[in-house]
Amino acid sequence: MPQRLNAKNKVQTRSAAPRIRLTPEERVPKILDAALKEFSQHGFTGARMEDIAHGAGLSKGGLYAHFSSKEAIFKALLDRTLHQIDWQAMPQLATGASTQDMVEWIVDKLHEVVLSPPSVALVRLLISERERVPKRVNAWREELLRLRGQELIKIIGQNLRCKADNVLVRHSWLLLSPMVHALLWRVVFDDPSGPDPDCRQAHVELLCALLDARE
Amino acid sequence: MPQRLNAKNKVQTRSAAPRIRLTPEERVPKILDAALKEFSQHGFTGARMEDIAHGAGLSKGGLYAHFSSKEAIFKALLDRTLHQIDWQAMPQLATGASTQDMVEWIVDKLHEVVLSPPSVALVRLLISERERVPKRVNAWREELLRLRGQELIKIIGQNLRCKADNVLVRHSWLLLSPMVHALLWRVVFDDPSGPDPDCRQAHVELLCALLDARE
Amino acid sequence: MPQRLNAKNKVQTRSAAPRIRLTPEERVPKILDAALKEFSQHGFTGARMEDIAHGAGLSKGGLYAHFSSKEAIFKALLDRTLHQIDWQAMPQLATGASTQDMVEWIVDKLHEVVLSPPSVALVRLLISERERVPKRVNAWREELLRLRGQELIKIIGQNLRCKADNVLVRHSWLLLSPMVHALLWRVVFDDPSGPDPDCRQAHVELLCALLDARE
Amino acid sequence: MPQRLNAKNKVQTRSAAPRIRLTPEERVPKILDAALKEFSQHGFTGARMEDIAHGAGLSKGGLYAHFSSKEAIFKALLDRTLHQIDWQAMPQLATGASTQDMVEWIVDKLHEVVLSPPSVALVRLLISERERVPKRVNAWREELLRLRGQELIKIIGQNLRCKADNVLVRHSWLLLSPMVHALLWRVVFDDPSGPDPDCRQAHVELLCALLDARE
DNA sequence: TATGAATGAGGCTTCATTCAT
DNA sequence: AATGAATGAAGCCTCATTCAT
Repeated sequence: MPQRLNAKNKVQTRSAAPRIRLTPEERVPKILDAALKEFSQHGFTGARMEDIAHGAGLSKGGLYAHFSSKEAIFKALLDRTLHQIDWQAMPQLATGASTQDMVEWIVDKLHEVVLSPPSVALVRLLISERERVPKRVNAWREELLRLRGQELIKIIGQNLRCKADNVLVRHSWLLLSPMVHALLWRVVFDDPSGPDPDCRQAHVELLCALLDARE
Repeated sequence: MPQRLNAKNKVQTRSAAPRIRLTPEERVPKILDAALKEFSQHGFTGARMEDIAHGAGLSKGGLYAHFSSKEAIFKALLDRTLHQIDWQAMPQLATGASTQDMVEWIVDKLHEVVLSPPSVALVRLLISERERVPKRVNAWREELLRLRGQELIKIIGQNLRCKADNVLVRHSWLLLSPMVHALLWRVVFDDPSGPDPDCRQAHVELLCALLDARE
Repeated sequence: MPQRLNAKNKVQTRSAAPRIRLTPEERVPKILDAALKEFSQHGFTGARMEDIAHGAGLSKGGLYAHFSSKEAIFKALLDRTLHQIDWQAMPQLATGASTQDMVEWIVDKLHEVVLSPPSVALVRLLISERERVPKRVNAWREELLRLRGQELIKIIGQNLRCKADNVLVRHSWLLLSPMVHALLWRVVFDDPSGPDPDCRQAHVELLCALLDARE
Repeated sequence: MPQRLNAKNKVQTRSAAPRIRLTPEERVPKILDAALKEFSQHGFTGARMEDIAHGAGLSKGGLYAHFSSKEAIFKALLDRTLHQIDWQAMPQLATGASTQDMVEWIVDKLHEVVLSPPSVALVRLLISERERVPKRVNAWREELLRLRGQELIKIIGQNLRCKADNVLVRHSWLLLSPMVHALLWRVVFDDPSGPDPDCRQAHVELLCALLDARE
């Protein structure tokens, strides 16, 4: 009569080679790395816990010792990747830096951070899962808004002699457009060269042309 | 944390009268419309045939009278949406159109097509499913490449008096950057106003500034 | 590169003999019957959807066309089984029914309903899952309270000549005790004979002894 | 609908200092206490080793230093709890104890043991897991049978002047019915007051009424 | 004796697809 | 052309158990 009483309490047959045991501090970054790869490639729904686990060097169930759900991994991943540019290292602008020098410094900084592979992967996630994580999407929007106006234009406007009615002042977001263009290119085409082998240089030239222009 | 965003955790009770019977010519567009909405919102894997069907006014099984699979709907959708800009209507450029006029005409055309809601939805799909449909992704890349240089720069270069070493000539992709910027903004933030309430105007101003600039 | 794109959209290999197709009106009772068997035998957690499905003649997934979850089946089951005794058919009490006759009628009614196999199964469920379905537990408590006092004692008190200070009047729940005793016996021991091959008779005798007693 | 009632959907962060180290003699009772609580609340399958461990003040793995499996804990628990009433302390029956006094002594003893919280918890277990531990169920049945006839009726029949055809003699199990009624009440409703704030008193009155009754 | 990361089987649920009606 | 019950393959997650520390 008592059928299947031990159905779910069966004795396990130890088989596979036991994997290495790590502390959470060591394992969590591995998990997030693997998660970035899978989520970025397949999106949230398409990524499989099994693959993330395998990529992180443990078993499916093992993930749950560190994260309570797929969603939790996803959010932790976004939180880890969503960063801000640190403008603190702004160089000696007061001294007679040329327009060219300053623009180069700024563009380098932007490209370095925003066009990095993790950033590109992040943007893919924000796009394909924007309804799942509206808060992070908003955080990124704030980041972009902040990038455009706060630092850059202030610096440019205060330190250079460009006219107040410069198109970059009226529409500060244009400052970022070449970088955003390159970003989308990488996001879609997975092509590290971007729309131009040297987009950084093009970006610099564009800004210089606009800033030097006597309108 | 919802397993699915708009979870429909119900079992529908015997309800509606059989839905209207349409010819394929009438039904297919409805299906593709619904599919665009669902795929764009949830990605390929995340979209559900049930939802597409419901959006198209029929039942799950009914879809299969028109398409053999989810994949088939997806491909048909991309085929329908992936279009090219028709430059044929290029106005009287030979006559003495001003830089301003010509740039406005070009920018209008670009924004109208590339920033239209279906185009934005399409880009989302290309991003989240770029590995599933590499051919379509490449087709879109070609489109972008074609947009940037072919027509526009030729026109500009040949018809206007801007110098050959203009930054726009050296890096023709910059022509499109403000539009691409606006595109990404809409793709991510679903925000029709874009990074600027009047990005079209900013784009025009940027191009004029560059074309008029005496370097 | 695109590994496993169709992982979850694989083409099915039709194999097993297709099962019969029924309307919900036909299938739902089968499901609840199977569910009663499984839940009663294994409890909520221990019962398996697979077994319920098999018992109802369809596949695991097929259940979800009729119920949204295991929980939903469980609740529907309780709702179907949680009944009340219909006292409407109360016989001719006004006429000179003997104590014996009336008590027999009442005890028959109680035993018939409360000691029926489905009722026994229900009580098992209420016990093992009382924290999962507190509302149904309360509903059953109300039922028991109603049984004890409302009808029975009123009838007895008004129609018979027993003294007002009879122990059954002071503690009306004792009326039900032999039946409850038999119920627990069946619930625990699955023994249809109960604590006594003829518990009904014993119950009748007890009540008669108490009602006829001249204290 | 919670998948589990008291879901603990968290991943505990590196926290507490290692717990206290106890000898088995100290730890085992704690484990069984915790196990009683969990098993009684969730049934065998539903109870979690993690919760038992936590309730006993150690970690999941620690349990296995004391018990080889969940099943072993369950069995040990039943063995500890399944007890018998000790009638040895039967008072001076030879002397002229009144019916009332004797019945009160007996009912007290019954209620004290059978309606104690651990006993109630045990009965829950026997009900929800009766197929898992048929031997213990039988042991309890024997206990109930023994309770009903052996001691009590013998005492009553031999020491009191009640007629041989008393309903309690013919159906000795009725002796226990009010107590069983109260037991089921507590088992199902977790309500320490039982079907009556003073079921003990009602039980006494019932027995007295029956024993004193001149039929 | 105790910890907690890790395993792996198994259960619930989802959903693309089929097919009798 | 359309319905919706049914299938069956996966995927997420749980949890008894193990074991290095």
